[in-house]
Amino acid sequence: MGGGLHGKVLEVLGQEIAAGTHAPGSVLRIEQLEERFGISRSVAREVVRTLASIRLVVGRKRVGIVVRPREEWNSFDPVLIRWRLAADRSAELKTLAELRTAVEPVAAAAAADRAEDDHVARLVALSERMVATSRAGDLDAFMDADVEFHRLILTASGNEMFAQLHEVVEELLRWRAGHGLMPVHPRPVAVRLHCEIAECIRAGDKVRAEWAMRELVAEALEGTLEGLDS
Amino acid sequence: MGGGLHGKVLEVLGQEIAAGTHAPGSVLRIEQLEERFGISRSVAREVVRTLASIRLVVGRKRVGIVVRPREEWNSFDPVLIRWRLAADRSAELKTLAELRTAVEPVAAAAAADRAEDDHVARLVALSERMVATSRAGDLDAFMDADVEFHRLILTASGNEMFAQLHEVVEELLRWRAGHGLMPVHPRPVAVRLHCEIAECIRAGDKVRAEWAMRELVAEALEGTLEGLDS
DNA sequence: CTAAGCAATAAGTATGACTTTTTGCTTATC
DNA sequence: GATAAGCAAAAAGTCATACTTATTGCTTAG
Repeated sequence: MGGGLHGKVLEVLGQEIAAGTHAPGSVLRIEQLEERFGISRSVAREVVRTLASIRLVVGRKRVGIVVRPREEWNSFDPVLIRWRLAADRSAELKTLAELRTAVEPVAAAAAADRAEDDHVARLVALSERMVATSRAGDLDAFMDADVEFHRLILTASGNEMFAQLHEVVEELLRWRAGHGLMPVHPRPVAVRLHCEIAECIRAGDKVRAEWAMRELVAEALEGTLEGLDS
Repeated sequence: MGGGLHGKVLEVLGQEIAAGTHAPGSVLRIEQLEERFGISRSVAREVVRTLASIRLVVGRKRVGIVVRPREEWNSFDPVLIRWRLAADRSAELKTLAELRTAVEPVAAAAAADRAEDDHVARLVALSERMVATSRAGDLDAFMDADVEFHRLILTASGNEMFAQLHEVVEELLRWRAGHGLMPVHPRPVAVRLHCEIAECIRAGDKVRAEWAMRELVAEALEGTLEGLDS
């Protein structure tokens, strides 16, 4: 990531803390970091500042850099999400899948209210594309359309916080596919729901858009939790 | 906040960017910041690192510190939420209220599944306290119980991301109360719903817990949106 | 008119000195 | 002996300066 020295060191330290290598309450010291990574004071301090911004640590005078308890970490930070996926993929995916379940139906309802014509057109086109690629058995193209479909709904919701979760949804979708649990043809019911959602958003039908999306994510959550057992 | 120099400068710069004083695409320069705030290079750089971690800016060699487009900002960062509340309270409250609407029902369902005995007991006690304080017309005590009630459900959901949103919910609840739109006695239907939610979670009834919470937050969202007009 | 090379620029890194706050210990007082 | 005042060490925080690296726009050669 952040090409320079800062990025490299941050990546290592961040993953270690996320993985629990440094237990909450334990302390790091700037000088210690300088020696360990062979870096200057400035880089060490900037890394610590970044970790502090993610609320993984807090610096205290005369004490050191203290690792904060997990429940205080900023779990929504994309960087931390990545580190946690690396540390304990199952647990993090479960958390993210549940979050998605909560957000996407409401986002769909909001999109039905507020989506612009441009968004609606692309949404309908994507749902048609999903039908076609599904029939053809082109799983890669189907996945790309699926990802774009959900990204678009989150964006069209007009809620910046919803929109930002598109990376989370993409991670979930691609993980499920990459995990090979997907049949050669996507489930017909899922394809139909996508079409219904697009149509409801086009028609401005909040209630049914939300309901259809709830069906969809409920099924997806179930599938994800099953996949996590194996 | 971060008592030192770093904290002060960060607060000012962050609020400026959040408020749009520095348009996306515009560039700041480290040296410029040193002069403006009378700070050393290290402090200026550490402030920039923190802003970069919130994804408000990105540093480019031979260019400067570039303000990123709004949609790339990390809107879930508590610090940024605070800055946005200061910059455009209405817009941010609307966004947060919608997020709450999405999350709390699913959190309630999860809590019905996973809440520990300790949590359940406190939840029931709090719902009873809300009945009592409501009858007595003790709005302050009612609000405290209300805040704690929702915090507890988010925590009991067992989902770290849900749990972290308790600050958001608290902000929404207190804003609505502080805005004086609350009648002398809280709405009886709201009080009843709190009791029902507590009872459903105790009984492990996911479906009804989620439904009751959905009723509750729907009403709250409506009230909040009305309040935002005035 | 394109491509190669060059120089200026600003972030990034390194180093060392100095300041401030906290904390644990020591000592004086009741 | 318990409590409070004062002292000293430790580590983060701040400052100033010098040096490195990558990028970009311009200039020049083919």
